[in-house]
Amino acid sequence: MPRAEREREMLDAAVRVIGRSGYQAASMDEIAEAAGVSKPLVYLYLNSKEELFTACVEREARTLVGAVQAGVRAGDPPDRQLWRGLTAFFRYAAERADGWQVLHIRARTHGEPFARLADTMREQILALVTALIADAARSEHGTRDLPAREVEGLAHALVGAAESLATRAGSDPTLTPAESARTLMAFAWTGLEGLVAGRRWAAGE
Amino acid sequence: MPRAEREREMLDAAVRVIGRSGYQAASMDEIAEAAGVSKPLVYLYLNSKEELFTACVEREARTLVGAVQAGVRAGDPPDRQLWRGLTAFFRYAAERADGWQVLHIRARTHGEPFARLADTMREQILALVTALIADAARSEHGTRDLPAREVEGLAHALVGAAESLATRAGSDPTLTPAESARTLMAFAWTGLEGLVAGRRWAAGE
Amino acid sequence: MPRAEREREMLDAAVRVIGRSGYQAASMDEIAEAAGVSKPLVYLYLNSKEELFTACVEREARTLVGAVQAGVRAGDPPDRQLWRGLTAFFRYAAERADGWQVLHIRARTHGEPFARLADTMREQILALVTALIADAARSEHGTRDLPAREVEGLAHALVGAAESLATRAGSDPTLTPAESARTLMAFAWTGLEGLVAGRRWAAGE
Amino acid sequence: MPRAEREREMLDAAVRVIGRSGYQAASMDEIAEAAGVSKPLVYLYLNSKEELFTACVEREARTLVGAVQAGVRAGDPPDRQLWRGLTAFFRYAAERADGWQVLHIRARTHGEPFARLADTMREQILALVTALIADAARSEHGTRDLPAREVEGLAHALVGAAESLATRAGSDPTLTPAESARTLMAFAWTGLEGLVAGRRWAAGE
DNA sequence: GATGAATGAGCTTTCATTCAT
DNA sequence: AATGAATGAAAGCTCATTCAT
Repeated sequence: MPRAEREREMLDAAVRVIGRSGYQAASMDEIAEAAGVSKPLVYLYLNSKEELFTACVEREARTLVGAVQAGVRAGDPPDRQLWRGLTAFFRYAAERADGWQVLHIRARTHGEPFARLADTMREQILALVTALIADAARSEHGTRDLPAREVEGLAHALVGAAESLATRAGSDPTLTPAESARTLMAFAWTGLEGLVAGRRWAAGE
Repeated sequence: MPRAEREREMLDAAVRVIGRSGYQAASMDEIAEAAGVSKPLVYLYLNSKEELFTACVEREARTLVGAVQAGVRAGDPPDRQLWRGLTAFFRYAAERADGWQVLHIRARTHGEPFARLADTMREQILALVTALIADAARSEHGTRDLPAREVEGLAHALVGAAESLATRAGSDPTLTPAESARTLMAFAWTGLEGLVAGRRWAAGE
Repeated sequence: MPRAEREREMLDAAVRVIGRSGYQAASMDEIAEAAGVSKPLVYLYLNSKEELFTACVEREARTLVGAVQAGVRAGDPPDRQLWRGLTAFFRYAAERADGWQVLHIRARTHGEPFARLADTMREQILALVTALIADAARSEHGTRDLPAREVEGLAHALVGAAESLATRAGSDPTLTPAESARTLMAFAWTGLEGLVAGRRWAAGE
Repeated sequence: MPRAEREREMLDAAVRVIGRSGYQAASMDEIAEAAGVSKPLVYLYLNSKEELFTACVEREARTLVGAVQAGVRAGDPPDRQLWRGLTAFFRYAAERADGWQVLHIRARTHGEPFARLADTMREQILALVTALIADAARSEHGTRDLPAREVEGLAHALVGAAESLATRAGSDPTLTPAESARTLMAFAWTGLEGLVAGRRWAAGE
């Protein structure tokens, strides 16, 4: 079997095993066995456990960001962009459940080399969402009355909500990507429209 | 030093160490040293690494749920309940950063015994929020036009948004609990009010 | 068993095993078994294979240099100093055959950390011998007609000869330290006296 | 490229690599790469790491012994024979530094198969030197008053001295083979002449 | 109540060696 | 004649856990 293909299978196996048991708990023995090869071969191709994991995270991050960016089409109206981005995201999380685990749970759990990678990916998504919200505010309003700091907060909230719904969908197979996206659009877009339109909850404290 | 107090100090140390380095990376040696006692004493009191971690998770979960429940006062109007619950939550995450790490990151990263505990805690919070949203819909509307499944989805979204904002606050010390709560209320409550009032985003797909 | 004693026994075992099979060939398992303890204990006390070996080399070097220095008494006439130094050296090599192997063969065979240590030891011995020869030349002659570079060469030759005779004695148990010392004195001192007295072989090339 | 030549290049590479890093530290990968061929080819020609090393040691031993024997011309007077033998030896050690390392350090460091080979070579040299010394004694004296055992000891001393000076020359490039040979002749021949002439150091102990 | 001393089990990594082509 | 692909075996090291005191 040619090297490139074997390597891909190893990454598949690693994502599967690490996604399920975590980085530390996954032993190289286990990963090699899941890939159907011997351990030395894994080392020959991927060099070390750390590099192997890095390669997994990078590949999954590229896949996810790519899918979301492909969904968000610059010309569309903001709500449609968001809707399609979310759908792409939930679809990724459903179809590559182990990959999503690797990105969302496993990578963020381990010091420097991995957490930074996962953060970079998350920040790319956050930037997308931030731009979207700012855009919506501007297009609705003529001028943006939402300060950057607040927009960023909203983006964080939105991304966190999406992550949470993806996790929920992971444990309830009847929840389709479309339904999760609909739920989140209902929650988020209605609120954002309101905000943009000047409706705002006033603290009673 | 009386046993109860020593035990508390051990848990403090364990939460600190595990919160920072993770369950697997934290060695019993390290924890014992951080607690200022010898390793056998840790075993005498807490029996095993697993039980020690379980005790940490349980204590932190009790603390967090307690704080949130104390905030949510049954008689208050729904928005005020939510506001106070969120404030309590962000305050906990800020004041006991290591504890929050243990609950949010560390516990969910390790098989069965711990993930289940963390889930239980999360579900208590979710139940609280779900009830709150249903309540708001009912009080505003007379009848709830929001089906249970959707309310649950909204609750998940809200909780995920809160978690994300807590993480954000963790890496930007200028973000106070109140500001995080305000951001989330702006995001969530405006939308919820809209939903309840029948405003709803219509999918274009 | 108290730590200090155990540690000494570990070093004994390590010197024995490494002296016989060499640094690389000696496994930590083997050394631990020879010391009658478990491998983790060896690591607990000596930290790593490298540090363990370093400790061996240092201890043996100290022992050997100490023995030789104790033999060479500053007040004695040079030939007597040399004779006693050599006797002490051959006695060490005979009594601690494994230690001698460690210093002479094993340590010089491995990069930087160890070779340097062994070299340092050898240089201490060389310095001693160099001083002795220079001294002999001076005392015999009033003035030294032997240039430093040549004296150094002679010292190297003498030390090499001693090492070679020690190795020979190692494989022929009937050779006592005294006999080796006598052989070398016969070889070296007669020549040195001759050199000092101006007798010198003239190259025919 | 014809097999014989390829094989020679492999041995060259092996001597180079093993001479510098040692037998164990040198990996077959490294040697194959240094030889500019693939690993299986090394196995095809040399069968195993052990046989490869054996071939190296044998070749270098043959080269060294051959060079020394070519120097020692049977008809010459003993001192001239020794002088030329030493010069040949130091020249070999300087010109084939890696080969000398292999013989002197690497081969003697590893069990049975190699140490024996190196010993055989050393014994050939020792026999040469022993014969030379006995010869000198006889020719000077009519009858040899030096017992065989002592002559052997002197030969060991002389060879050890030569080895030590070769090592010294290895770390100081200004030392030419001729100078090393001169130093050793000064040291050894003056003494041997004295011995033969009946001058002898009398132990004071 | 508290600890110094000790270990079984397991993990990552490396390397000599061999097929199939 | 030559190699890319693959592996069995073993080594260094760590850690949760337990006695004996």
